[in-house]
Amino acid sequence: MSKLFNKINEKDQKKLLRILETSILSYPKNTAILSVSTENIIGIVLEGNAQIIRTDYNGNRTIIEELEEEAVFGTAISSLTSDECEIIAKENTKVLIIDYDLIINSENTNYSYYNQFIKNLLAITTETIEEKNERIEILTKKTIRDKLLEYFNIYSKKRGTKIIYLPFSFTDLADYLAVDRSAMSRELKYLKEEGFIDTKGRRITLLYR
Amino acid sequence: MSKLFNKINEKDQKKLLRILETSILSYPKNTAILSVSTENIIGIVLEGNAQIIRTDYNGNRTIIEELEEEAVFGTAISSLTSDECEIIAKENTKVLIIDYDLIINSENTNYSYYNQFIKNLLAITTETIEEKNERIEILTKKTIRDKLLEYFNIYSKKRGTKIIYLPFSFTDLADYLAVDRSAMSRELKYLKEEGFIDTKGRRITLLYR
DNA sequence: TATATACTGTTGCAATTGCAACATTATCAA
DNA sequence: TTGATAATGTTGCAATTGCAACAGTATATA
Repeated sequence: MSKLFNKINEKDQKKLLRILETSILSYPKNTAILSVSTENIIGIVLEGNAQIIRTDYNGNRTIIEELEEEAVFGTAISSLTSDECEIIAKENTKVLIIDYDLIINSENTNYSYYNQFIKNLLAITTETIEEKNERIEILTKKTIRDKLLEYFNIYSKKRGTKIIYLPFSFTDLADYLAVDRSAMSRELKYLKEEGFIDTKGRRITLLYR
Repeated sequence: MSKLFNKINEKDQKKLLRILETSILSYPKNTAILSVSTENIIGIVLEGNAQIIRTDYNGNRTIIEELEEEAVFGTAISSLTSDECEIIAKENTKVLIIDYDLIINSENTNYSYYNQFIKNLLAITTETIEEKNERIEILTKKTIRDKLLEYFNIYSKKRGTKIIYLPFSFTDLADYLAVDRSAMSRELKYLKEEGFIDTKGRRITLLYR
């Protein structure tokens, strides 16, 4: 199942789910998952996928995070405290919900599977920080071109390939990079004209180095 | 001491430090702390303070993080994997170093203080994510003005005051916001002229709302 | 299949920004 | 104290970007 239950056998997983009073909830496509801001929870995407989206007073939309299957999110992990944030299911999505306070304040410290669970959670938060840092690395670039190239490089380095399949639309990519979509589109055109990249639909091929 | 040792008594702290093979290192002002990129460690600032700084191939400098006293940093927490990163002591700084792999792979799961330690680490990473999200919230604003105002608002909300004492220089603030220093300076001037803020040295007073 | 809706590509133009260069002030270290 | 170094403030100008508006294409849904 999820990384969250790494090194915990099925029996213990079930005990854990009981101790932590978990629940499984389903959401149809394009609906909001939870009124998250009010509750202090951790969620795991069991099926489907979702996006954490922030819309500020100017109407600027930003994708905070992509939640694929097995992704872990939550008030504690994803900073959903601001009421401008919502999680939208992009497909029919099934989610496992755990009360965060119960996790932290639990006195079950003598169960080894409970301690393993906390360790797993730590591994996930550590990874999340890594991702946030990547995002920051991209956002601190000053030009659209540099942001795009940084995005490409990170993707390419991670998967060891020069062919990038965008996990979302170009519209979403612009939101992720926090730039104007049409300006980004223009920059992609220049990159193509100058022979740095090649695109077909959402597949981008890096032609440099 | 640090949050890292929350709810762990002194005796157990000492045991923990022994188990984790910690060491305490001192660094003079303006020197680099560790060749961090190679080692997988967690560090705690015991005295002094430092900055995590990234300089990319363009020579653009970015402050990744401010490390005040008690701050926790590390390859796992701060994404110091990239070799463009360095930690610079801004004063004479004393640092406690722990081997991260020892923390994670330790089999001391039956010591309650060890489990508490992991929980504390989890609390810290969770907080770090919160901070990263704030930074991202700022960086996704499109104009320098909006970035400044977002920075002010977050600071102001956190401390419940309309008077901001910059924790670093304006030069550093520009790096933090990932904008040109002189352009930021110009924008601050406009904000003053329009009566939104007042500044004296590194003290900024918010005059709106 | 038809039709609405979302996504993509393009471009002119105005606004914002980065860059460079310089003067001034503050801070640090010998 | 003094000289060096870093931080700050200012401005013109060119480059980059956001915005708006529109057309064409793809995708979803009744």
